[in-house]
Amino acid sequence: MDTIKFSSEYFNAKDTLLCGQIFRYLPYKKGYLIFSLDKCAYCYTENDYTYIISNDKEYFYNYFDLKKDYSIIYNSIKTYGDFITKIATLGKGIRLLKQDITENLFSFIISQNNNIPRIKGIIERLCENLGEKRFLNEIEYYSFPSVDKMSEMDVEFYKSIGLGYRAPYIKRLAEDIKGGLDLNSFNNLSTKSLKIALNNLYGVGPKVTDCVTLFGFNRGDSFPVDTWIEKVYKENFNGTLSDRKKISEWFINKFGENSGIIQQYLFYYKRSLERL
DNA sequence: AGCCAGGTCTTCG
DNA sequence: CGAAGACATGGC
Repeated sequence: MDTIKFSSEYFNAKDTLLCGQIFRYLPYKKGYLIFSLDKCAYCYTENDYTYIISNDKEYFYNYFDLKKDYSIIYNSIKTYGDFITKIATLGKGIRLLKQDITENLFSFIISQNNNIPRIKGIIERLCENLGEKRFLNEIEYYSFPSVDKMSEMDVEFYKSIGLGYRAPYIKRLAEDIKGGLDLNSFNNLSTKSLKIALNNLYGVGPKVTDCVTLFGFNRGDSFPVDTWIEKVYKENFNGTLSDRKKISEWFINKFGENSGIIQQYLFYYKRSLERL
C-alpha cells in the first residue's frame, strides 16, 4: 500500500471526478475510490492535505498529473475575463487526468447519447463481467477488461449489459485492436492528424474524438462539445453557431492550448454548479 | 409520461 | 457537402 501526501489548493477529488472526464469512481468514507485499468486509489482531503492511498503510487502520481503546477494555468486563464475567472475559481480543484488511452476510448464510445449515471452502470457491468477481481486492502473491485477478453465476447453480450445500439461499436473496436490497431502509436501524431485517425474509427465521431484527444492523449487543444457545452455556449457566450464541430473550433481558436481545461471548468459549471 | 442524455451512422437531396 | 431520421436504454 502506497500513500501520496501533498498540500495543494489546485486539487480537489470532487471537482476532478464530477467534471465528466471519468466514470469509474465511488464516494467512499472521507473521499472517493478511483479505478483505472487494474488499479485503485482512495483519495481524501484532511486538514488541507490530500492523501492518495493506492496499490500503485507511481501510476497514480502520473495519473493525477501531480508534477504539473496548475497555478500557472490558473493564473494565465484569468486574462480571459470575468466569466472564465469565475468558473475557473469554482472548478479550481479540477485536474485533467492522464488516462489510459484504450480504457478512455472504450468508455467514451459508451458515453455517446447517454447519461452519466447509466454510463457508470454499463462500465461497471463491463468490468464485473469481464475484468479480474482485485483488492486495495479489504476493498474488492474489478479491473477494466483486457482487449483480448472483450474481443471474445459477442454483440449479444454487450447488449445484455445495456449498451444498446453501441454494442457493435465496442465489439468492433476490440476486434480491431486485437487485429493490430495500435492506439499508442497515435501518440506520435499531431493533434490534427490524431483527430482524423480517431474519427475514422467505427462508432467514434467528433465529440468522442475530442474527449479522447483530451483525456487519453492529453492534448490541450481539444474542446469536446456535447449538449451541456452547447448550452453554455448559447447562454453564456451568446453563441449563434449550431454545428458542434464549428463550436469546438470557435473555442479552440479562442483558448488555444488552454481549451481543454477551460472546457472542463465550463462543463462542471453548467452541469453541476450553476443551479447552486 | 415523455423528454433527454458527454452522438454517430446511414440515407437522401 | 449538409440535413434528417434511426438508433437502445433508462434516468429523472
